[in-house]
Amino acid sequence: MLRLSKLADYAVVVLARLSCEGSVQTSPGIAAATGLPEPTVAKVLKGLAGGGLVASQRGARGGYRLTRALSAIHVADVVAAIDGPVHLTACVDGAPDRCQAQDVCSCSGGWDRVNEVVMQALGTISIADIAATRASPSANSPARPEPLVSARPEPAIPAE
Amino acid sequence: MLRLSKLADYAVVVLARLSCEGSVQTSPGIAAATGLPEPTVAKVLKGLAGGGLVASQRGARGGYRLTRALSAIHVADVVAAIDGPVHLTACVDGAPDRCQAQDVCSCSGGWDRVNEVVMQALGTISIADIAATRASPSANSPARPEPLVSARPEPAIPAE
DNA sequence: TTCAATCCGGACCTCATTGGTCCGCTTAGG
DNA sequence: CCTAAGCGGACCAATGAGGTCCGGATTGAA
Repeated sequence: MLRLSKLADYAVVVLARLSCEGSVQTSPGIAAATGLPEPTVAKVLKGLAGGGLVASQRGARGGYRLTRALSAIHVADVVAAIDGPVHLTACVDGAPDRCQAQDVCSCSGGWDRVNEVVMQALGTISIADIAATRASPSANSPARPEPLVSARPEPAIPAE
Repeated sequence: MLRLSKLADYAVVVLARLSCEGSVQTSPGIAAATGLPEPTVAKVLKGLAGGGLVASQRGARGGYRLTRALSAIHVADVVAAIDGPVHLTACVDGAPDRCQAQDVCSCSGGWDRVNEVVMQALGTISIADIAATRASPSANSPARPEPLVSARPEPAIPAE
């Protein structure tokens, strides 16, 4: 149905909360602040740490910390960190399961471009853009109903 | 994992086959030509007909026929016809299940823009573009690696 | 008129993927 | 030395998609 996972959704919430304080925050603390269950928050944080979007501090007084400003983190980064590389269909190059009708299927290779375009679209929007729509304790852009895809010089798409 | 359904994938194959002959073709005939199981092809065709992308002819000697050239059908149209309206997350306006942490969630409304950008990206690529990558019996657009979001002639998206 | 081919609209079942939870281990600070 | 916190994995459950089948309606041909 062309939906991305809830974990990615939660990741944005966690990221936004992480940017509120600015200091190191623990999983239980973020869970309490966001209302999400702690194990889920921990899983999200783990994925985010694996993607390099947050840094972890082990041991007592440990926690997580943003490695980058929200405006420097794009949706594509979060999706790649949480859900892994994006493959819209099985026909995309690199997908584990190739479509079995590949010989009679005229779509081989064609979905790659679709995949790439979607990834690019996801790379044009930062987490700050999403979070700024409602509450922005640090940022102060109330709500920018931009037409779409403004000038966005960054290429993004770390391509896993 | 940000994937669209296999049915949408099959739909492109069916559409491509439908454009080969140009005349009315039956579900079993398309199934035989594409190698896909007949019931699945029938389901895809039904969805496509519901979206207005193909016209159905009932009764004996009936079948399906393209209502438009492949170059005039975009990926967004197929996805909308097969999978219904696109909701990347539960936070998107119009999604049946609202995120329960909406009050503490700072993403409300923010995903709408992401959703729209992805839909636009899907609207920039036609089925002819996908099918042209390998075989293009009627269409002849080789491959346009457009940057992103070109002019959008049709609104499409019949909303379920 | 009758028959057969074909689409139509469901219901139904099965299975993969995701969401969510828990456990023990390791690390680091008091 | 003990506690707080992250780490890594396994584990279970439920939602949804994929796929199949049925009876009914419609239309062209015999």
